[in-house]
Amino acid sequence: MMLANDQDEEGLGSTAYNAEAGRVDVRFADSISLKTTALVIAASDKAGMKGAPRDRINEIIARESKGSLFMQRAHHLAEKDGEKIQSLLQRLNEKDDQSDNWRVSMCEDTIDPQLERYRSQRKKVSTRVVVDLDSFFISCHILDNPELDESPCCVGGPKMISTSNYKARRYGVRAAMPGFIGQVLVKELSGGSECLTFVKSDFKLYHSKSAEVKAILQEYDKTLKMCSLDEAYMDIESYLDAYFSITEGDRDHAAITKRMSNSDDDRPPLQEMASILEIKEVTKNLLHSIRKRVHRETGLTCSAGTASNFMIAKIASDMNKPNGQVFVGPSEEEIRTFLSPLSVRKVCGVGRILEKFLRATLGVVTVADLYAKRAEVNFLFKPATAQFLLRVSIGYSEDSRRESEGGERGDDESAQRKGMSGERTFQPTDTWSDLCVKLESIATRLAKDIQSKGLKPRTIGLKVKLANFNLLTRTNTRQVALFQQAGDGSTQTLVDIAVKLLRDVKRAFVEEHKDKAGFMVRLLGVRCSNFRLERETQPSILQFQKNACDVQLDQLEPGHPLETSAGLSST
DNA sequence: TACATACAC
DNA sequence: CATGGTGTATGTA
Repeated sequence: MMLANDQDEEGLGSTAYNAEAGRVDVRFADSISLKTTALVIAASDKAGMKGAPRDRINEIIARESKGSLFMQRAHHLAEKDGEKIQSLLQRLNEKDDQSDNWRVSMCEDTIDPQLERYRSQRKKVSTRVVVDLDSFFISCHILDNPELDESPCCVGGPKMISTSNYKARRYGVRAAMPGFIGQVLVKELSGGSECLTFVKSDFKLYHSKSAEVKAILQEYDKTLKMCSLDEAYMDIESYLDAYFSITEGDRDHAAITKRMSNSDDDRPPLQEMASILEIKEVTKNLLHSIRKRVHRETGLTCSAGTASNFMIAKIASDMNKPNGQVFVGPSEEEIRTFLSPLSVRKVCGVGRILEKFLRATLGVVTVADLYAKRAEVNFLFKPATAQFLLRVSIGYSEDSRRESEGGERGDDESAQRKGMSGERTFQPTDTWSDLCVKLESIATRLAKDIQSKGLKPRTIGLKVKLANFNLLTRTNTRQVALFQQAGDGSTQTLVDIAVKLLRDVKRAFVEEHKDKAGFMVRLLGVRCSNFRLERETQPSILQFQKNACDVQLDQLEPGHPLETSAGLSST
């Protein structure tokens, strides 16, 4: 009840989160009919959809999606989920038959001690902040073109929407929705008086606006991490340290930042310099002024969440969106009060499927439910998932801080990347030569990126999406990495491997479907991964030549030239 | 290592 | 006209 929530004066604050009201986010929990096995539940939940006519929106979406290959596959997958759920339920029943007090002993013996350990490791102050720019992409365009915002608009096209403004959201138009459905929603729900405007995406623009915001936020935390173009994860502890170590009259931003950079000298911990209440008040005001500054200097509004860890801060940042902020105190009670009524879906990492499984097998909808069923959760789910869910149930995340182990020298911008890929969707085709041409273009473009980053991948992967949206992948890892030196023919090798993998996939497919289910492809992708580490020792010349030779004998059929056209003519 | 899934934005 | 692209993590074999 002491949550410090507020919304800026200029905020669009019609329905801010209200802790007192204990509003719960379980809206569509029961609204999903088993028939619709709704996958595309679009109308609900998300910020900006508050006053939306949910039923009509879902109706229109269902109607417009009906019978599409996409939805057919969605239904098929939903059936498989149903089977999985049945088998989980059965496992649970068997467990109950064997023993009737396993829950109690599991809680006492393993779960609760573990949770207690987590609780004892909690940070004692709320200094973790997630800042999230409001409808970032479309807002960037609106800056240059304010009249856009007078009617529903979005970034994207008839095939896919990536962000919409709040006028559009009121009609149920949201990210990841096909644009043509968005258009129908707007036209129908506005009685034909409005029309959805599509704006082409402009990533140069987004990158530059994102950098502006980052530069501002960095003044409050030099080590902040931009998790995406529109999301910053930061820790304002040092800033607050400096703030409280300065005598009251002299506290201004310049003095604080100077103080911050000057000294790592040991100050007493934050908790000893000020009371929890005082810290909360200062933090609230600080976030307020940071957001105001972002708005003044970039024209963009953002929302912020502050808590003792990022898991909670992230949820909080979404609570009063747009243009609002939420502070969650560090005490057990404040955390429990905040999280208990929330849908588990609010937690970053709990997606559509996990939510469905939790509800269908255990009746778990809220975080409080999750805690109540922690024994069942621990029994039913795989180790990593179970551990994760248990942590979620008490709102704990480690947030190790200092995870940017990148390079010991300088903040290497290329922090430990695991893979790099390129993919493209197109009009489905089964023409082999067309597929090869597309694949070559994807692979050569990827090769450029790989080279410019100086990466040396050992594993090459191919991704194929069929016309019915089924996904197939193939990988090939080799002894020696590609792109070890300029001009070593790696680009061509990459293309060759990709084509070979495609041939393999097609062969396997026609094998499996002896009937003539055409190999109709709607997307091709290439992925490079398993990068050779920078300091790894170089293989000897001898070994290199041996392996290089293997590559060619292995990958290419005899008599074919070392070119893509090798792939064009076969199969 | 190979492949399939889930998830975030 | 008809559902994206990039990257990470996990489980299973």
